[in-house]
Amino acid sequence: MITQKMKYALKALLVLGDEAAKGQPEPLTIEEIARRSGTPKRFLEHILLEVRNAGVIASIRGRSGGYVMIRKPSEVSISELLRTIDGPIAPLPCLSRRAYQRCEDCADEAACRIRKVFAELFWSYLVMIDSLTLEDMLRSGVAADQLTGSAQEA
Amino acid sequence: MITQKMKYALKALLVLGDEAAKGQPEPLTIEEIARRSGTPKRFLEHILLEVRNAGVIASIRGRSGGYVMIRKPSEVSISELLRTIDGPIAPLPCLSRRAYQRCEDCADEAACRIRKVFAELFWSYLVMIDSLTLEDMLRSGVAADQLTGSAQEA
DNA sequence: ATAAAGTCTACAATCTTTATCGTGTATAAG
DNA sequence: CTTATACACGATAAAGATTGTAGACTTTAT
Repeated sequence: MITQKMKYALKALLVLGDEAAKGQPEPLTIEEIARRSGTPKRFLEHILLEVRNAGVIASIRGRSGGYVMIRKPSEVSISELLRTIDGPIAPLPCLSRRAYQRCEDCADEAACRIRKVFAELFWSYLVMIDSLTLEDMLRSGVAADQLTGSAQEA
Repeated sequence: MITQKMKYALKALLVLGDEAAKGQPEPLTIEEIARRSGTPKRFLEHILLEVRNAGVIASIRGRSGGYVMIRKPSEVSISELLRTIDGPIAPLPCLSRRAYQRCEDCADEAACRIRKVFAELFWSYLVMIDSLTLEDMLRSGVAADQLTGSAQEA
């Protein structure tokens, strides 16, 4: 299960992505993003910070500030975002490459049968999720108009 | 990430599976399983109960009691075990078929772009993990002798 | 009987998740 | 140069999940 936080991050990026698609470089305030995406404003603050630190969006401070996309949606990796927001994707700490950790109770990693089986599964999974981008998400919109499914948009 | 509990469940099943492979129907006590798999005995109690309720192993009470496999390893699904021990596998509650739950903040499920993208990913993932069985794990053992990688076996 | 083994219910420490609040800092407008 | 507006950052906290432990009870072979 992805966390609520990750869902909020995705909804926020959908809002910013849709906005960018209109061709207007106007930054959106946290308030506005919260309203459009239906996420708690004060919580969203922290989330947007993390997304910004990941280099996906930029923040503009001061009076007419806000947030804007600074990467093409096709170059925003969903798996990268997942790692940023929810942490490692790997089913076992010893299978994560960016957040590798030895299992404390494991004497011989190479011989671990649990690791071996999950490794195969994980590599295949990685291939799939690594190819997923924000653009895929933006484009999966329904004909009528772009929805996230969030109640606030109704 | 799978939980520690799931790791313990798998280690216990590897122990019971290896034992069954020897052709001896002798039940193993919790104590013995805990020793061989390197899991906390009192915690393992609860785990084995759940695995038993899932119909994978049987318990024998009384003096020379213990636990034995009652299913062929090739018929013990890893994904089923994951659901039993760790709960739903789906990335979103609205994508789980056995534990379906509407996202409270979602007005139109069919239009949700997050759901749509994760659904595709999830179906592909399901195909892979649903085909995984305990037998795959038992057979991925190293030549020398069957190891789980747990320190206690060294 | 009694010892050995599983069963069941409660409890609790620790960590993670999901926020909220207060205060500080930057900046555009007037 | 003051002020309103908006992001930045750290602290705190409630609720739930995870990872166990403890004690009392039941079953059964000897």
